[in-house]
Amino acid sequence: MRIRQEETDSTLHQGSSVGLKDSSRSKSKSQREGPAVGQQLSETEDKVGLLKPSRGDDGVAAFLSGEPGASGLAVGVTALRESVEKELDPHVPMQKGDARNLKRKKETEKKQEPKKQRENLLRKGGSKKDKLEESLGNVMEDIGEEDGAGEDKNCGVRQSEGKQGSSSTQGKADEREKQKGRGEKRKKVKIEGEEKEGRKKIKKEKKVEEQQELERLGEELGVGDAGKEGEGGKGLKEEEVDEQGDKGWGQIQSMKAEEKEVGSGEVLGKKQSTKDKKPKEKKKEKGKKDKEKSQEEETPKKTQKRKSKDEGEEKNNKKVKKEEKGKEKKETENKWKWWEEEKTNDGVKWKQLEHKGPYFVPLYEPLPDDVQFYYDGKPLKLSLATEEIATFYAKMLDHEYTTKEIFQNNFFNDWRKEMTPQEQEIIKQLDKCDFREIHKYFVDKNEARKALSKEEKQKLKEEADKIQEEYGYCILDGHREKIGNFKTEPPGLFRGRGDHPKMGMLKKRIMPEDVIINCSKDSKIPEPPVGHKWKEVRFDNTVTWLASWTENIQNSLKYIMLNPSSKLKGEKDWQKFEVARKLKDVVHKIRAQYQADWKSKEMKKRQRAVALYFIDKLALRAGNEKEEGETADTVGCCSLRVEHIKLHSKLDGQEHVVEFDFLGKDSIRYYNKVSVEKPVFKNLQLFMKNKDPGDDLFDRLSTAVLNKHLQKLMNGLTAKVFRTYNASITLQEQLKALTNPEDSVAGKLLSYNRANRAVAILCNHQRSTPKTFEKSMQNLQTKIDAKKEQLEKAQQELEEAEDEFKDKKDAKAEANVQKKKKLLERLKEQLAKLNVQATDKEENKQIALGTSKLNYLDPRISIAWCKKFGVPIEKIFNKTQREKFAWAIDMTDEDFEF
DNA sequence: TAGCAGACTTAGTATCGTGCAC
DNA sequence: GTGCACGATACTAAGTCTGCTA
Repeated sequence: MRIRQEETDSTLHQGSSVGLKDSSRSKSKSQREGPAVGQQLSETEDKVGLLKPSRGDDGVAAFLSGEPGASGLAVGVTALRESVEKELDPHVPMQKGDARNLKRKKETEKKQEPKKQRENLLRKGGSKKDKLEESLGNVMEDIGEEDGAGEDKNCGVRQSEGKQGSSSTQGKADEREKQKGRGEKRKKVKIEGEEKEGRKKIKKEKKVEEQQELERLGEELGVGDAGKEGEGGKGLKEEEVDEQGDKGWGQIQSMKAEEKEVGSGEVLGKKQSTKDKKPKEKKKEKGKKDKEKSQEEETPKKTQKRKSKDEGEEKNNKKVKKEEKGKEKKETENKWKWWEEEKTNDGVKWKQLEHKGPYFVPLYEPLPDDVQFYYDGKPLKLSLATEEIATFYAKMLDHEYTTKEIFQNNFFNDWRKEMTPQEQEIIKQLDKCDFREIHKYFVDKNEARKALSKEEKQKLKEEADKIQEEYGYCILDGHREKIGNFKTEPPGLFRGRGDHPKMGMLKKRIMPEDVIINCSKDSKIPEPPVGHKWKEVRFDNTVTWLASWTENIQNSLKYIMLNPSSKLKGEKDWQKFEVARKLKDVVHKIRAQYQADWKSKEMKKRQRAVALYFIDKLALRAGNEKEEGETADTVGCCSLRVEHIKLHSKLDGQEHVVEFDFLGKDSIRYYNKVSVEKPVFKNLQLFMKNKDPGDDLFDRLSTAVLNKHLQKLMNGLTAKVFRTYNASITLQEQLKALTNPEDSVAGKLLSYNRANRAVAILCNHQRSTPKTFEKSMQNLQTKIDAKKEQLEKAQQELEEAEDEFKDKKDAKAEANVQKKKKLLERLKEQLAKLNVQATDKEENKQIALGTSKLNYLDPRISIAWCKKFGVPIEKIFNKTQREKFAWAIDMTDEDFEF
């Protein structure tokens, strides 16, 4: 099942038909294809009995009930409430909103009309017109009602609408009429200089007004700041005051408990860990012996025959493996232990950097003469450049991308730009183009490559290795370091994810003239390919990249950088986890503060506090602003819109439930229903008041504002750190809760994977179910059934042997009983292993564990766990991961605590 | 101070390579 | 020997965050 929301609304004209899923920003989520993934994940979570991260969802009463007399405030506070509400009115001018909405308007104006029309069709039904009118009415009402300076009190779109004055407002209303159904707020109004001026004025007036309002409120409330307000709870709205006792938070308490636990130094299975520590080779050999033995017992003759036949081969394999192991060991020994060196903090990343520059992908090879392109049924010989681009499309013919209208249009537009005038004259419609023969040519070529002999394949591999050897390494401060991506990206068609407006556009070939080289002055400067020159050669040791170029789709920079196993990457990684560990010490204070800010008199603070709560509790991404129309419509926390959440006072037996449904990074759907604290719920109601579905939920917040605030709370703290912190702490907690020291290694690995999975669920790391999943599950089940049969048979044989021993009472019969017993035990173990495998597979089908393992989980937690419970590190980190985490493997002992 | 470019991390998918069953 | 399954690796898109500039 595909989780990503990626189909377009396009009309299909080629290839297989696909289910149409709505992509428009406003269309109801229920109309989209695909089940509620979040729900599925939750189900999985429940099924596997995962312990949910205990970051204290309960016990807020302790925090909130510390507000003396709060409940008494329910009576006679109406007037005060109104004034507070007024201050908190979402229509008060905002910081982010001013700029963002202005920008949006500009972008809206820039948008092409056809696109708008297409979008119109996708927006939520015809009632939009009424809604717009109603909304306009409300705005005008608000302006009139609030005060005479209502125009200044309105923000974002409304603000600009309001300040046009009556005649202008009429004009805007007319225009709205024309644009009815176009949807949401990103529309109409001029936004030139006068708006900027207006904005400045608004801000100034807002400041004065806010100050006056705060002063007035301060007098009425008898408080001076939000903190005090939080303590006393006076002056709050009834609904905000009566929350105590309703539901708990208790994070502070739970954190304290956590710390206590950590401090107590409880070590699970310590005995086991030292006892079980065996070299990998020994274990492996033992496993092999067991296997051989087991086979021997099952079918002795057959196995022995095969054994003798395979002996030579096995010896060879062993030799190769031994050699490889030796090589790896040697490499590990030679590994630069940069983590043992003294660190500098002067921004200088290297002193020496020498490399060969990027490896350029081979130039285009023309198609053979007998492979034709057809236009309108007739063969047409294309110019070289046109032909090359045609092959990009032809290669993708069986890919879903080519069924999408946006992809087709973008491709065709870009393709036509590269055509000769004569070709342009002929090729005018994509649906008259026939790429099938070209497609077949590449399919056959691919097949032929696969069918190459072993020797030929080996030859190709050697050539690739040679390139890797030449271009894949650099010298950094006297050490040979592996480069991550040493090849330039080949030309092709852009494959944006989700509903990317630029998918299908032509990604141009990177030439040496596009490339900037970065190296040290005194190094051997890489030679550009013959007949070419570099765009620039730079000697900047404050950055880590070796080469860069600007790609033509997004006009952004691409870099050649080092491999994750390198010093530069490893050091950064280590630092990242250290910052996250530092957060552990202050997180309870931060939580206490944002809880207090839920009741702040400043809208901005409330929004910041609620957003931070989401980032902390749900591990949401920060959610930077994005340029509309340039990328797929995805959001993070700060960029959530009203349409992305639904509020339920009660749902499925829970109170104050927020239902999230939005597309996050890579257009992966985030769907979750979360019961939140009452103040959060009330705040969300407030933030959503009088807003359209397309309006920003946190209209006075941006990632910059949030991160600036976080920076003040802890040096180096940004929104992203919460994800790292919560992922790592969750892993540590889950490992503690799930690991049974008495379990076999397989059992412990299942626990590890479950802990890892809890993190992946928290971070919403999804994958599409592997195509072969059902089949491989069936195969596994067949194996399990067969093993069960064997087990039954062995049980029977054991009983027979025991009977025989009872009769004969001789040594031979006794030995036979022992043999049968051992066999039975082994089969039981094998069956258990298969069952574990099946459970793991099922639980993992939609969840990607790799991303969290690689990026969010402090490797030291895993390594300490391995050491403590006698699990070989190779079982949880493969070779690449071990290289990446070499620093952690070297420095961690079993007592490490995150 | 907003806006932007640059630098870097995080992310899912495509492809490759290896081991295993038949 | 062949084909399949699956883990490893390659690839590159899409995020976050910082620091400079007007």
